[in-house]
Amino acid sequence: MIIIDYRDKRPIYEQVTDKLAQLIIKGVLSPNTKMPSVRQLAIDLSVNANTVQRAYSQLEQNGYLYSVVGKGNFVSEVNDWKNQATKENIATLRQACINAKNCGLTYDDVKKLIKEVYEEKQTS
Amino acid sequence: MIIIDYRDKRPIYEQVTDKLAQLIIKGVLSPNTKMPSVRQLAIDLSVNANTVQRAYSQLEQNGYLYSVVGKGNFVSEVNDWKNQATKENIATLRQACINAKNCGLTYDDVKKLIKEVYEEKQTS
DNA sequence: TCAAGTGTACTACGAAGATTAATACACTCG
DNA sequence: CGAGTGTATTAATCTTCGTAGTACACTTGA
Repeated sequence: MIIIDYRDKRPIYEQVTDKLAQLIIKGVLSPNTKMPSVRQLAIDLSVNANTVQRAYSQLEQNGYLYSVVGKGNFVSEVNDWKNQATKENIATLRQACINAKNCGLTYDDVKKLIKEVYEEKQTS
Repeated sequence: MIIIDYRDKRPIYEQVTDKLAQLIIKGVLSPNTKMPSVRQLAIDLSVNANTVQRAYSQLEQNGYLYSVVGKGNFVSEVNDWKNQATKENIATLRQACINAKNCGLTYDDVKKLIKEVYEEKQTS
């Protein structure tokens, strides 16, 4: 299910984190599903248990998982991670806006910018 | 004029870069002023010449300085660095806006956010 | 109760990157 | 030409980061 790409320069825990997050976002792993244990997944991927632990820990911080000591890790409700992601995006957007204001951009400048973005069809 | 703080965890070249940038932004160093030579400033600060060179190099990249081989480094015109800083702010603002759009924020949500920012008195 | 399975905390090692230093080169100008 | 300037290259040192090893704490079922 998960394949580690050793040509990828990013650390393993980050690759695992991203791929699991994708599976959750796409709904392949539905809420309250029990994740494989850190040790089991570590064996499957041939990595250290702490590496998986770190990935799980990140996913928990981002609201994708919740963990119960002695029982395991489970997929969170959709709203949990959706709200989390939205909050962070709002925070960074606000900061970017403040910076723009401080460097002299006017209210109209910024309004024009966001209008452009929202009129584009494709975004990435 | 410049004091290096060794309790500061940031690298020396970054401290020097920031403090010189502040002096330029505040107008203490006006356009076309000749900066101290890399070797001279290195002696004054008791650091290696390359460290100063790196700071100058960064300042040049950000449009604060221009250098002439064999002659020295000089403070740029105000518009040079102002435009540069503005460009970067616009780029990050646009990206933040795209992310917000992708995570489901509506056009009105974003408009409301920037309105708030521009109605605030103090910003940092 | 205990043993197996679970998450977690702590420490340490190794590699990779960042920072600084040493040195040599190229240019300007008197 | 020589002193002063910026710049390129290389090397040494330092710091950070990713990963691994190990021990601890909890849950559950036999």
